[in-house]
Amino acid sequence: MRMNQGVEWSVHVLLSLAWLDDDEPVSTASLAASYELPVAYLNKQLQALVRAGLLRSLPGARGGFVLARRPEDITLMDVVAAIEGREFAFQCTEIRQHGMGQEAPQSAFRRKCAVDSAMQHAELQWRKALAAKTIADIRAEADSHAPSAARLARKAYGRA
Amino acid sequence: MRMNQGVEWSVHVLLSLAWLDDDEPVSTASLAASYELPVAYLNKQLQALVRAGLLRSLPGARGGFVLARRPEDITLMDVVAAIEGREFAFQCTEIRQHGMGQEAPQSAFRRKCAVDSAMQHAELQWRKALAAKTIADIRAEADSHAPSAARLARKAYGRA
DNA sequence: GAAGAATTACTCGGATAGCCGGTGTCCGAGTCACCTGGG
DNA sequence: CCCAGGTGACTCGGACACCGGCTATCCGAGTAATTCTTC
Repeated sequence: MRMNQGVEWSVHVLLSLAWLDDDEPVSTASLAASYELPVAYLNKQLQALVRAGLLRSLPGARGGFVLARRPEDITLMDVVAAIEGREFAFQCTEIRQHGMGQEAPQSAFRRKCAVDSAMQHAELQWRKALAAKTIADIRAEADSHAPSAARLARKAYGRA
Repeated sequence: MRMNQGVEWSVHVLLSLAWLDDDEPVSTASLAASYELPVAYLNKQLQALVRAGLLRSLPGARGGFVLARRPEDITLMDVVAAIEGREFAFQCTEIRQHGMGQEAPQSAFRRKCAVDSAMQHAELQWRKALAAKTIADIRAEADSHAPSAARLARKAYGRA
């Protein structure tokens, strides 16, 4: 159960765009170069972020991607949902109703499967923590430990 | 990022074995039949549970699997770790150090990557919830809502 | 010199292969239970 | 009737194919900037 590589890339890209305080777009090529990532595949991930409403894409020459919301309004949960989807990792297939379960009265299945409930509860704790962390939070943490990051980002994307 | 099907199967199997209060082994064929699962593949998952120390296998005729610990001492975290492994879903590849990161001073990377920290914190919340739930807990919940489950399990595995 | 249209170059976007891990299956080694024969 | 040996059948365990999704790539549609021509 490994998470998609695209999640890590996406968070770092959003972080980079947050460091630029302007609204000028940044091309996929620039973003890929700044992290040494495959250009075309990164583009695919960015498209997912656009579909999820986290980024806005500007076509044409001098086009690229811009943040669609403020960094304070983008949570890690949003990013994970954009790349991995909104479905739960644990998918209950109701095997309790198969085999010997067929002999049980239907009333036994009125309540949700206890296994599914426990798994879902745990996963909700995970999502809760993800939803509590925003891109702005991470930017603040990184700034306090490595103040040069913002300057490097602006330089890498051709900002004066 | 979908969790292995084997996790659901394993929890239900452990639950079934918990309902039998004796130490007589149950064969893979019986377990598979009671949930309508593919025999050979279920056996593969059970082997993982044996390696993780959750089950004990008894070879030979009239052999099978028995719980290696009390249901109170088997957590959902143990089951997930046995099937999925103990590695974190989010794997930081330190892309912050690639590309433009190479121009940053080494001191900027003394602290752990803020993205990784946030992801790991969230995942720990998830694991914490999994570790807090035992097979005995789930059995108790199921018993309170569907008292016939234990009887059905004993019947399916040839108990008087 | 200014305006407008055609051209150009650059961008995103979706459609197209490759590869790894989960899914599913099979057969062999090993062990216990049972049966048989003898004492 | 009791016991020992051999046989048999059943079990787990690991080795072998199959498939879906993530990974990676390419090329085309579309747009903005640029350039050239004309007034």
